[in-house]
Amino acid sequence: MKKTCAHKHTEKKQELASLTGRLRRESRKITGPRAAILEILRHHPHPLTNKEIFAELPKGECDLATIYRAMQMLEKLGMVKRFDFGDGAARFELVGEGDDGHHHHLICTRCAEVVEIGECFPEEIERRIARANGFTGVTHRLEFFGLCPGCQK
Amino acid sequence: MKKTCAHKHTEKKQELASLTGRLRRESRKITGPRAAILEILRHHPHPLTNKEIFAELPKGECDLATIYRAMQMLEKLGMVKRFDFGDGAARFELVGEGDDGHHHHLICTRCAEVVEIGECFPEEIERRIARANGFTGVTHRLEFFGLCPGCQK
DNA sequence: AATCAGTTGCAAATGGTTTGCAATTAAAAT
DNA sequence: ATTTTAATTGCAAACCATTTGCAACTGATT
Repeated sequence: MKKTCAHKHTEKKQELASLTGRLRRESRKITGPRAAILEILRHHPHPLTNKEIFAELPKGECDLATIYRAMQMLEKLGMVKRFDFGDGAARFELVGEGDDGHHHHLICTRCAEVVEIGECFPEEIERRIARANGFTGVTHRLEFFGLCPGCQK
Repeated sequence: MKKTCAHKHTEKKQELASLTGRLRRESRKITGPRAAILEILRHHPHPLTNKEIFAELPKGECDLATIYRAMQMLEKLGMVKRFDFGDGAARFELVGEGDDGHHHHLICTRCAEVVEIGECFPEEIERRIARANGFTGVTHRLEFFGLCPGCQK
C-alpha cells in the first residue's frame, strides 16, 4: 500500500517505519501477523480488544493466540498501551515514540462509544496522595462512563 | 477515615441489622451463607475478592458459586460496591445505607497493600468533560498504583 | 545456502465468573 | 405448628478471556 499524495499518508508511513524499526532494534522479527496487527492498530483511533483485532484480520491471517502474544510483547516494549474498561477484555492502543500513552477515555455504557479525553487527574494532588502515604512511583488508571448523546432517550 | 474503640463496635452491630433489614425489605432471605458473607465484609476495611471471602469462611460453610451470586445480588441492591484493581478479580466492599460507596484506592503494585483514598476527581472538571461531549450521567473509575513504603528498596 | 533464535498454530490448560437443575430452606400463609 | 411457595444452595458443567507447551516454521544473520 503506497500512496504518495496526502500528508496523512506520509505520516502513517513514517509511523509504520518507526514501529518496525523499533521491533528490529529489539531483535524482534517483522512477521506477517505482526505487520498486519500493526497496520490495524495504526488505522484505529480507539483501543481495540484482541478479539476485535482478530476480527479485522483477513480470515486465517493469524491465530488469536499470536495476537495475545504480540500485544504482550508490544506492551513490554512500550509500543502499545493497555486499557481496562472494566468489561473483562483488555484493550490496546498504539503509542507514539517517546510518548508513554497515558490518557483517559469517556465510554458510553450503552453503545460502548469511546471518546478520548484530554484531562488528567491533577498532578499535584496525586503527588500529595503519594507523599501522604509514603508511596513512590504513583500513577493512576482513570476512565469515565456515561450516556452518549445518541443513547439518551 | 479511622475511628477506633467502642463506638466502632456499636456502629458495626447497627450495620448488620440495617443490612439484614434491607435484604428483608427486598424479599431476600437471610440465609446462613449470606449472614456469614455479610459478617466477613463488615469486619474488613478493604475490598475483598470472592475467593478471599471464600477463604475466610469456615470450610464448607458455603459454595464459591453462592458467594458470586450473593455479591451480584448485593451489588444490584447497592449494598456492596464493586472495585476493579486490574488484576482480573473483582473486589467488593460494603456500602453504608444512603451512601453510594464511591471512592478510590492506592494499591501497592508489589505487595498489593491497599489504602483508601479520600480525594476524588474534581467534580467540575468531570462536568466539563460530560458537557463538552454531550454525555449525561457521567461517573468515573479511578485507582492509584505505586510502591508502598515497605516495598521500596 | 546454512544456521539459529525468535515465532507461529494448534490444542490443551488456566482462572475468574456464570448457569442449569434438582434438592433444600427461610418466610409467608394456613 | 404445619403447609405452602418462592427464593436459595450445592454441584458440576459451561463460558470467556488469556496463557502455555510444543513441534513445525521463518525472518534475519552469517
